[in-house]
Amino acid sequence: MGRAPASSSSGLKKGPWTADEDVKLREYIERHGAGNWRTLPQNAGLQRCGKSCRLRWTNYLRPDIKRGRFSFEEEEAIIQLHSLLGNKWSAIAARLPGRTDNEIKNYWNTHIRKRLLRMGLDPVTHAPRLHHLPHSTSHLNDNLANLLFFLNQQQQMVNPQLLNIATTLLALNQQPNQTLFNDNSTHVSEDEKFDAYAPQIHDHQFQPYNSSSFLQSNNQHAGGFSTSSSTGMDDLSAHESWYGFSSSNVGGCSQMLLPPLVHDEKAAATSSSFGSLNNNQQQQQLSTYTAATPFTSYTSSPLDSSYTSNGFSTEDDIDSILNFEIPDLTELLY
DNA sequence: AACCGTCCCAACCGCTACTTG
DNA sequence: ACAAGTAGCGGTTGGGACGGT
Repeated sequence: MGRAPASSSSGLKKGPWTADEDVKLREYIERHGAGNWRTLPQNAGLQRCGKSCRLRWTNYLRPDIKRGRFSFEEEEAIIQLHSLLGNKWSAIAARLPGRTDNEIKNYWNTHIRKRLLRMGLDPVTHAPRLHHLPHSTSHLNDNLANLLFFLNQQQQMVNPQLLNIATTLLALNQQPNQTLFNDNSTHVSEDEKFDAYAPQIHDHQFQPYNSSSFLQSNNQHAGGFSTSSSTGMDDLSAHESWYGFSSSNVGGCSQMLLPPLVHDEKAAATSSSFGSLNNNQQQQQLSTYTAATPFTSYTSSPLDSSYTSNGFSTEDDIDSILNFEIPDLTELLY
């Protein structure tokens, strides 16, 4: 694993770190503290550049790093945070004690991204990937696909949750040997737990479309969303019906936010170019892009008083909406 | 046993943001 | 205000591990 031993033209070593190098770096930092990475390698007797030392320390040697598999709760948190922050791996890592941005980024790319794709969700937008769903062969899938097509055409008029549920059902139904309620629980992988968990949450969360309750609650807490023409609010106004559903708790799982559909190119472009925006722009985008995956849940609504007409005012606002609890999976899986 | 393809992740690269003078 | 140095971040790479044939 890792890279082949190499050395740069400046004589500095590159590639995987040896145990001896780790000891030198760790002992030096324990004695003198981290920082001044430019001079650290020379002082510590390492033939490495400061950048390499910093990365080794922050990604591997730091004593507070939690190693090992990501728990279900951690994965859930990562998906939630990614839906809010995009590929802001350092920001996500800051909210997951013991995990590094590099670790989370790798885990996202190798595990979670694939899982979302399997579920028929776009890993960038967290939206249903209607264009990418495979053609079905069963009558059930045909019917679901037809329903999806119809709902998609009428999405301004129908409950977006229904559209999301249908999409996920179709995606799950496309998977061979997909068992939603697996009796043979002896060897359930984390991936399988996720796949099994998704439809359960959908069942809990499905509820009649009620845009008025949404608007009322937000008017109470944050004065509601304005209809000003400021950047970002046009998107929100356009999606007013899209966001408008009840925020009441159902079965211990509170409301979910549904992302824009992939074929909404404006929204898709918005999310894909998220990283190129400045902080203010990003915070404005967050107000129109609070998309969680369908199987996530909050105990505090992301649309509560933390939200203003201009989106998040501070990172604390993001923290406040991330104070969610994860239902006990054992009741669902065992 | 040998080969091949895929997965995984540590480490690197290049860019941007921040700090300092 | 500006330039140079430094730190941090996100995307990408590459090679060992592993499973299938």
